[in-house]
Amino acid sequence: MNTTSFTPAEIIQYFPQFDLDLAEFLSQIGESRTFDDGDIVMKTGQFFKSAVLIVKGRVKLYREGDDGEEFFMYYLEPGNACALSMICTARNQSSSVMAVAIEETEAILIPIQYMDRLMTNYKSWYYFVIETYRNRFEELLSVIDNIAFKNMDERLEWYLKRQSQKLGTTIHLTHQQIANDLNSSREVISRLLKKMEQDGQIDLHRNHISWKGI
Amino acid sequence: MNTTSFTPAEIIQYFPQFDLDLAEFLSQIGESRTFDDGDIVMKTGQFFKSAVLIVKGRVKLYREGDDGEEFFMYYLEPGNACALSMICTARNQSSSVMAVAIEETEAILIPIQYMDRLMTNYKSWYYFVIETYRNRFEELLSVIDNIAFKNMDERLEWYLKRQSQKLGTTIHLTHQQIANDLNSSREVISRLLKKMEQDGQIDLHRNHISWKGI
DNA sequence: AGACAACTGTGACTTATGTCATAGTTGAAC
DNA sequence: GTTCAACTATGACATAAGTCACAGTTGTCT
Repeated sequence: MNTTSFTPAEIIQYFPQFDLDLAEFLSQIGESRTFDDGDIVMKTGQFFKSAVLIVKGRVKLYREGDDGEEFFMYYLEPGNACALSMICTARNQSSSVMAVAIEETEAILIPIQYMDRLMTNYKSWYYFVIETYRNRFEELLSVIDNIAFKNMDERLEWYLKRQSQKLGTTIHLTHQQIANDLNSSREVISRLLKKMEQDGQIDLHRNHISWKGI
Repeated sequence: MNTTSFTPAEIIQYFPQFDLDLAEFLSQIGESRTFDDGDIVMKTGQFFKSAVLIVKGRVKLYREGDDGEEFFMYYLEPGNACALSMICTARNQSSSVMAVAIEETEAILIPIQYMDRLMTNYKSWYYFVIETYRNRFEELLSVIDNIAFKNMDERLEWYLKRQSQKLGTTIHLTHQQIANDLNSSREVISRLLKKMEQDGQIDLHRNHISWKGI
């Protein structure tokens, strides 16, 4: 973990929709931070003191069940911000969303006390926040769609499709990891994957899956 | 549908967190609108031209599946605003959330072109919007928890608990309506309800259920 | 009172998913 | 190249939930 900061030019490179004066202000108040693969970026229920903007790497967000089950929601990528970190300022909720870096990740931390000022003084920040909320809201609605209306075979297909869109057509996940993300069991996933392979949608290998884009 | 408007005093009565100058501005630009029981208040995928603030009554929000299945998300009550109506300005998405009045409902419509001005000029509006997003976000997370991690018996219990909190301990719903809201089938719900009655959690009657608060 | 539609109850069966047991496969480390 | 842990495959069975069939109940209308 280091505590350098970003230049306005770097900030605009990652967040091209920001105005220059916003980038300059963020450069002054933002703090750079690095997370290693596996580091916990955030966890609701804890007190937030900063909004998190992702500059490099990738962060996985998942919901935790009462018995430690996990359920994958979405990834945060460079150019994204964590909507939850913007929301969960004060309220000390026990709802638990975990955010874990799955690569080496760099982020800009914006201390929470600047939020009001950013919001009222910088229109491009305001648009960014609204856009962030909107995207995450819609992402959550898609997640609900899938678990509410779809069977596991369709959910698995949707999951792999999303993974390949984000991480490329070679999906480096074991059946067990996929089962965890979908809150299912390894055997079920193995069987459904085998069926997808027979249908020509994927190729199965040890430790990875090739999505054939059907 | 009428098109009168609200006085600042009325607005503050329903939204006590608003500053007086905000209430005055909303009084000028807001339009009052009434929905009857069963009227569609909104539906994403359509173009929004107003944010919706609920003043009286109750609006049910549910997600629609591809084959017309429905899935209950939450209710909007007086003092609430529809987060989606604030989000879905431009983008013409096919994601479909339906909002239907389940009682006679009154709302203030705020034309979308005032959003920026409200956001930057009225701090109490900005807080209200953030709070609205936050609440809905957390509500959606709870919904995900339940369908991702829980079996139908627990989901039904959670559902009835929420209903009784919002609508009182006498829940005026048929088994079929509950099954629709949970995207299940009537027989399954009937059986689980019977079991809950045997466990002393509820009393079953024709067309309604008494929640005994356990 | 009689009739009817809507609601509720329940057994029998099917399907999707989860669990258990066990065996085969593969890549990495030594 | 041997060994071992992790990964994958698969049959057998268990459980949750959905479906079908049909019967019983209740409120409402006339």
